[in-house]
Amino acid sequence: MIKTDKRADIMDVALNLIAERGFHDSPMSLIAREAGVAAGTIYRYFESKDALILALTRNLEDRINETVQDEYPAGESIREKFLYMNRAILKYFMSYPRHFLYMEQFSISPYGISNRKEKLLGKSDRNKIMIDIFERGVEQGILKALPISAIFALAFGPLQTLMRDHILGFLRLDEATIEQVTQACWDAIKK
Amino acid sequence: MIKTDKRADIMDVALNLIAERGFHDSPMSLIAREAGVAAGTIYRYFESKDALILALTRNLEDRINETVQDEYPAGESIREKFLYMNRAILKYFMSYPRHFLYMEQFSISPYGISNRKEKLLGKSDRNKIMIDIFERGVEQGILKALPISAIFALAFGPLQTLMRDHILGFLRLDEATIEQVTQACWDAIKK
Amino acid sequence: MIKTDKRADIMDVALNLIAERGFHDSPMSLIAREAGVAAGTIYRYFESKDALILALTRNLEDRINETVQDEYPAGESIREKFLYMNRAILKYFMSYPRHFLYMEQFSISPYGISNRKEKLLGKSDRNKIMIDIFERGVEQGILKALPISAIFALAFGPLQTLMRDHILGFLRLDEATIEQVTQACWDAIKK
Amino acid sequence: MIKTDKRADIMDVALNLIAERGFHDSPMSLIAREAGVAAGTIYRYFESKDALILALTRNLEDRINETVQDEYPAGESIREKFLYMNRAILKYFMSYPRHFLYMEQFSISPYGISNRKEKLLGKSDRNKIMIDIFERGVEQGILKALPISAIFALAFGPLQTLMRDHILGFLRLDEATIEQVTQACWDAIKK
DNA sequence: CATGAATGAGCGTTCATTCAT
DNA sequence: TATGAATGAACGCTCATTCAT
Repeated sequence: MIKTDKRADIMDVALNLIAERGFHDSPMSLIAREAGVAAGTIYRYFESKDALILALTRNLEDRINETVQDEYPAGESIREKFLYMNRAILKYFMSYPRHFLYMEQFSISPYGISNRKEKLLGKSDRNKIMIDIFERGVEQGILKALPISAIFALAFGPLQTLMRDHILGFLRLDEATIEQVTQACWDAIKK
Repeated sequence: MIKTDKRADIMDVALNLIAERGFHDSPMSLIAREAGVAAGTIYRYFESKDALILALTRNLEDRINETVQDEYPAGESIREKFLYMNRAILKYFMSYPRHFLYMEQFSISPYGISNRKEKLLGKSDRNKIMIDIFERGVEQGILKALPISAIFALAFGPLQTLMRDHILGFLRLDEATIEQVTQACWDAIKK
Repeated sequence: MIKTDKRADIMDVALNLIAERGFHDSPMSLIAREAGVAAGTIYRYFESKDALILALTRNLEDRINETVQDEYPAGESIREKFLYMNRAILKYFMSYPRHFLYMEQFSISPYGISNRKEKLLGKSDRNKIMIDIFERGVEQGILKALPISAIFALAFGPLQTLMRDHILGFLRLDEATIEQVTQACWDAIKK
Repeated sequence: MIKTDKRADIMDVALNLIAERGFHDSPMSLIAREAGVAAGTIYRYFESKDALILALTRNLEDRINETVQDEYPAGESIREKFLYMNRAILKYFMSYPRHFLYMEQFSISPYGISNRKEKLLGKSDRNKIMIDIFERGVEQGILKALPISAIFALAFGPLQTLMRDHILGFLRLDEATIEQVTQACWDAIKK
């Protein structure tokens, strides 16, 4: 695989454009112009627009996973682990709102669907951790006796709505609110 | 006189196509073909693609509102009202999964953003009810002391993830699970 | 040929629309709507849009010819005849500016070209008179020894520019100015 | 780098097509085909059809102005200046009959109207010269005491009719006729 | 005779992708 | 490697015309 600065530039520009304008209003020619390369150059690094999007998404997922895994309180209680993760995700997206907007665009696209399929079949690292927490929590009777994907929905579903409102300016997510909301998510899943 | 069933056919086809492929991968020519009419015919019923989408969305929102308002337990406690509404939304979308997928496409589109703004400013009927429940609940100390939009996120955010998983076949939403999940959402918002 | 009020209504509406918006911005559907008939109805009276335009033009030419022939000073000098005709044309178009605008649209269209060809081959009444005046004038040595079509251009060419400026509001054509301009046209062609 | 000759090819083809068929019967696809390029290629050189038309018109006006200004007899009498200009315009269009037909199409289009407004407000170079001759002529009592736009109509109105007849083959504009006609235009405006 | 819903070719324009340089 | 001019299929939309009622 080719690796240069240009590749990173292209991905960065594409991420920002897609986050703000969506996939279909982010033509390759615009991505190229903003990245300071010729249109044809993108095709040296990515086979197609689809391939660029896929690479972008994988990249983003990796970054988010890294953030979450960093300082992960391995030795703490399930509750602590959950609160940490929930907070970490929220704060990550507050730091990188474009990443959130991008992932939202992605999640409902055809790519997003098949991506999600893979996820729930339990391949990626992030999911390993989550399933681990949630499965363990259910087993130990700490969490409600629900399918993992339902627990997942209760735990992280609200974050998506919250982030959207925050980014659109409908809601101010300060430290206190984050704490309350995170705790509320815990209330939803704990037995 | 305009025959309403051709108009309905077009809307129905458009809804299904957009739900499955998104706005940009549902060209007017395809909608026309699937609806069994010529491309130009759509424009007798809808001024533009935007107008079609708007009509479609309004229509769907009305149907969902009707469903929710139907048998609404006006005299019951806030908890009962909430559980009823949560269940009603879930069941509606389980009956009409395409409507869910459509609304998801819509929610992140530019139309969806401004629509959401209106919602939070409290114009539509459905929202009046919701804000009414939530505001009252917070005032009475039954719900957590959080901004309405945060309560909203905790209450309905999980449904979106749940529905997606259900539709994709990752999760079977039977009566018992619905009940548990709905209760869990209540746990998230109740004081 | 079918003859009713509707036919006249359609022609009237078409004339006004075309004068103001041009041929291509005057769709049959609009003509129909403004004339208070259904789109298909126009085709009872005119085989096609082209046929409508042709009929409209012939009709207009007839009206102009009638106006000019009316009160034509048959017994007067060539100069008087010419001044009369020049004034009559100018005044007709000042009364019916839409007719002028229509004819201008028409004159440069493909229809207009072939129409003009017929004209100069000397079939229509108006032309008979004009050619008569001009040919006689040249023969008698009253007018310059130029080809008839050149005399024609000198005599009536200015009127077109004048009318355009008048209608667009660039020039006020009052009685005195009309008199001066008409006289100037005579200066151009007289020996 | 943009190759100027493709741009020139497109303009040339567009000019010829529009001159012969009018704006609305000269689709971009046809212009492209005749210019030997793909439809999309035109849009590398012109932002839109309107932009192409604008460029074409400006280009033509510049060429005509250059022709007229070239060898302009600055030191001569008003009469000489006028005769020179009149002849120059006539000869230019005889050399480039398509340019005449194009300008005629243009003059009655919406673009043409606003263009004419600008002209009469005296912005363009050509008009500066003309207004200069005509205003000076009227002031000095050499020309008839008429509004400038009326003088303009008398001076150049005949040329339009003349050119049309010449191009359509109804009139042979040889040197002698040009001289006579030009002199006749002077007779129309001189006191 | 009149209607107006329906047609579908054609319009101006966009954009992912290719390829000669 | 990098370029960017060129491509052409596809898009949203218009409108002259037809035809079942």
